[in-house]
Parts: sequence; structure tokens; C-alpha cells
Amino acid sequence: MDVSGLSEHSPEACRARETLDRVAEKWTLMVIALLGERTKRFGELKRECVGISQRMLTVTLRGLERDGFVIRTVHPEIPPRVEYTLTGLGRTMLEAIEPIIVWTAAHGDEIDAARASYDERQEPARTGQAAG
Amino acid sequence: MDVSGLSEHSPEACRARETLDRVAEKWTLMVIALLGERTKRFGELKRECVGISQRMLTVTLRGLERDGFVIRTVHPEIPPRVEYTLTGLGRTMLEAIEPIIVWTAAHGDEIDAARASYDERQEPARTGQAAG
DNA sequence: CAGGATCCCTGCCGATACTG
DNA sequence: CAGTATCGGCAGGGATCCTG
Repeated sequence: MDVSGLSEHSPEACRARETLDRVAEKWTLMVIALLGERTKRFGELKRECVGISQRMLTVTLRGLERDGFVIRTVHPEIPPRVEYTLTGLGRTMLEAIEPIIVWTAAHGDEIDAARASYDERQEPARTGQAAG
Repeated sequence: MDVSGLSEHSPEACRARETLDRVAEKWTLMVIALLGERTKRFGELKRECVGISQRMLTVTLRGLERDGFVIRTVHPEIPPRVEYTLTGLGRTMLEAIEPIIVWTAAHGDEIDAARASYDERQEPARTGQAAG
């Protein structure tokens, strides 16, 4: 693997953090991934994003729409029907994130292990002074 | 490009968000990218992360160490010298993030444009009722 | 059905001061 | 040099109620 060009990325990392910030916005990735399957309605997204509130789904979708990641289509009917579609930009973004999804599936457990190991090394130092 | 398997990622997106959350932690990506160049000292990272406080650099590095992304090496000298090195895990993670860095460099401006366009469509609706 | 408005709590993060 | 400890601002995000 070639990591020799990574030093070039340090300045760019600044800008990339803004991108990461959106995607890490708690529900953004989930919504993008779901819309990656196909166009969906508000209620459908609501059901699939288990635990999300109306407010957060609305806020998330507005942000995605504003950033050009999704298109919001309102069908003038009663009851109202609103559909959300991933744009081309949104799709390329989802593709850019895929490596992280794959990485997490592959290495997520290593993080848990490292964390548990770290905590074991630290916690005794705070609680057990008797273990000299 | 193949996006047909994306639906498989919707559940995994949940877990991947935790990963994104770390990386989006404001200074994490910058630190990882800098350590991707080579092993560095605390002070060196501090200088290169323009605007970071001691506290945030320490907190960030502790988190990365805990998650197994960096190794912290204390040299028992006076004055103290502490070096931070990216682990193999950290390196694979950095590679997983690279696409986002590249993506941002390529499409960052489109977001700005989309945002400006959206704001133009929305703001007049709130302020200028005279523009019938 | 889709979403606007409001209240409130929590945690991130920055500034500052102190230490070995 | 490389931290630690404390305080405080502010925004993210959840719960709840109301509407066309």
C-alpha cells in the first residue's frame, strides 16, 4: 500500500473534517445509506431509522437538502406525500464513505478490544493503590 | 461503479457512525494525518495543529491511544519527551478515510454552491414579502 | 402524513492557571 | 516540555405539543 502521499493530506484534512462533521451528524450516514437503496418517503425513513424523532429526521433531511445531497419532492396530495432522493453528489459521497463502513465491519472489534485493554491498565491505577 | 450492495450497509451504517464520530472529533483527523507522515512529539503536533489547545491535543491523543490508533512512548528524560506513533490499526483507518479527503477536495465547492443556492431560495421567503 | 415551534439537558470544546 | 484541573459557553439533539 502507498501511504507516501499522505503528508499532502494534512492540510486537506482540515477541509475534510467539515465533510466528516456532516456525515457524523448522528443520523446523516444512516439516512444517506437508506436513501442509497432508493427514493423513500419521510415516514419510511422514520420507521427505518429506529429511535429517531420527527424533529431530527426533518433537521437531518433539511441539512442534506441544503448541501445538495438529497432532493426533496413534495407531492401536492392529501394526505401529503414527500419523497427524498439521493443526488449524484450524495451518491459519490456515499461511495467515499463506504471504505469506512467496510473498515468498521473489519476492525470495529479491535477498537473495542484496545479500549477494554486500555481501561484495564488505567482503572486499577486510580482505584487500587493496595496492589503495590 | 457498483452501488447495488449498499442496502447491505444500512445496518452497518449504525456501527460505522461510531467510527465517524471519533474521526470527526474536530482534531482527530488532523492528528492522525500528521502522524501518518511519521512519529511525532507532542510539541510538534501542537505546532502543526494550528489553533489547538494543550488540553484538546492531550484529550485527542488519549482517545486515539485508548482506541489503539496511536502508541504513546515516554522517554524518561529532562525535559520530558513523549512521542506518538500511528499503529497499524491507525494506518488502515487513515487509508479508509483517504477517499473522503479526496472526495472533499473534489466536491467541497459543490457543497458550498448548493448551500448558497439553497440559502438564496429560502432567505427571501423569510425576509422579503414585498417581492411578490 | 409530514413537519414546525418550544423547552431543556448534555457533552464538546476553548481559555486559563498550575505542576513535575 | 508535556501534561492536569477547573470553569464556562454554546450547539447538538431529544421530548413534547401543535398544525395544514
